[in-house]
Amino acid sequence: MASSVQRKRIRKAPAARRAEIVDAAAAVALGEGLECVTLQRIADELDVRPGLISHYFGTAEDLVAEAFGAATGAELDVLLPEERTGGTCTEHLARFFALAAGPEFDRLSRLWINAWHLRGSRPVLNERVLERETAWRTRLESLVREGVARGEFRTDDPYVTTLQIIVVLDGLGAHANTDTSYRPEAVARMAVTVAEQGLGLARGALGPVGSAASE
Amino acid sequence: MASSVQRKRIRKAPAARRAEIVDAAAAVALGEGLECVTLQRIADELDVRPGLISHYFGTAEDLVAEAFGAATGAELDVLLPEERTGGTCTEHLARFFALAAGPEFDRLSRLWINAWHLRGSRPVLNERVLERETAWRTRLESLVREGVARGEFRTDDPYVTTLQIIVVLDGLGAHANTDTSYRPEAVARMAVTVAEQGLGLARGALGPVGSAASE
DNA sequence: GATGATATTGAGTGTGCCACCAATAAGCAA
DNA sequence: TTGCTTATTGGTGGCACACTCAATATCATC
Repeated sequence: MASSVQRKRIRKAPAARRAEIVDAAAAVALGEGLECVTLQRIADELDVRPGLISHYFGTAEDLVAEAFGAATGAELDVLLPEERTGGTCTEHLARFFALAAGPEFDRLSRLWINAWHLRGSRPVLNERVLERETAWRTRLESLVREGVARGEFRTDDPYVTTLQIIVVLDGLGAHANTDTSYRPEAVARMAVTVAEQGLGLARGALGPVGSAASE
Repeated sequence: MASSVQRKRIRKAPAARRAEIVDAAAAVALGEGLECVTLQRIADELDVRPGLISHYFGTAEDLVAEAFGAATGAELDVLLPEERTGGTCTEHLARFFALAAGPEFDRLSRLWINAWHLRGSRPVLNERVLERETAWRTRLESLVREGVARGEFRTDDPYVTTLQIIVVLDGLGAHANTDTSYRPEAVARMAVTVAEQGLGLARGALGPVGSAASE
């Protein structure tokens, strides 16, 4: 005789409710994967009925795409802020790599892997993935370009260098789960190394170099 | 009144039937993803009843893991044969990179992405993934080591160099789907470049260098 | 305090999947 | 041919999910 007592309804402004749903969905996506972003799951999370989620998102896939977009968008602003107030480009880039080595970034990597796979079967999500890919790339590329303009960096092709950094980051992220295996510094530092070489920086300019070094 | 006429039964030797099932599952996994490897789907593929698949694989997850293992194992033998009869290590490695640039490798990359993601929720699959990861790594590493022994390659740490190559391959593979975007040669050739640099080889030793080059 | 717009519920439909089990027939061996 | 092993079937139950829709309660507005 638990709950047939007619639920208490809490009515919220559409915009607020929608934001609430998206936030919950993004958290679930980041923590448990995009396939756990179901009407039922998110409804439970917010203690409402599944029908309510349907009311805001015509299709479950829309919600999934929105969850992915929200999660990756928020992380992007943390890692590569649009407005760079103080500090040199080198410092900003170094900060980026420092954060990219942290555990929070691993969760993000997992989400990307998740989305890359699901993209094949979900057109709406796929569009969101493509959008976010260019967002991340352009954000990083603009940092590189500004560094070049300021004379901090030196590269033949900022676009190519940006892509090279991203490829390495993705490659490292792919194994984010396999943290049981020992990862040598020369591997863990690959992204930094590629950046330093590609941007004409001194070794160690973008991140600390440990004792035993490669090459 | 189509098919209530009692199906014709075709009885096969257990080993043969099992192999048939695994092959079909591997094909589906490679072509449509591991989540399409269901009892029903594979049964349809072979024109048998789902119960039969259950008879050979106690759990659906076992079948999925087996499908992944079969697919990646077969590809490994094609790309990096255990027995290297003729040719130098350099030639074998160059051949590997040539194949790794082909469309067939993209399908394999997708499968890996797929498995990386699913590993979290499927212990049996996870075990298979770990096993295959070391299989690929050791196979590549042994090629590197033999090259070093023969004096073809030169590296401080074969293990590290191997990992670096794999990281780049994974990074490139992550974007295997996004073939709409233009990929500059300096990016497409990254794996080869990392290998050439890490193994002390001349530029172009492991793959053709196009007209416009980077750095 | 009454009223109307609508956010929210509850209930129901349909699908796809895994897992279990008893009955059946295919093919090998005696 | 006969008998036996077992590969294969058919059917059942249960779970989780997406989607629909009429009914209802809530809040803002007057």
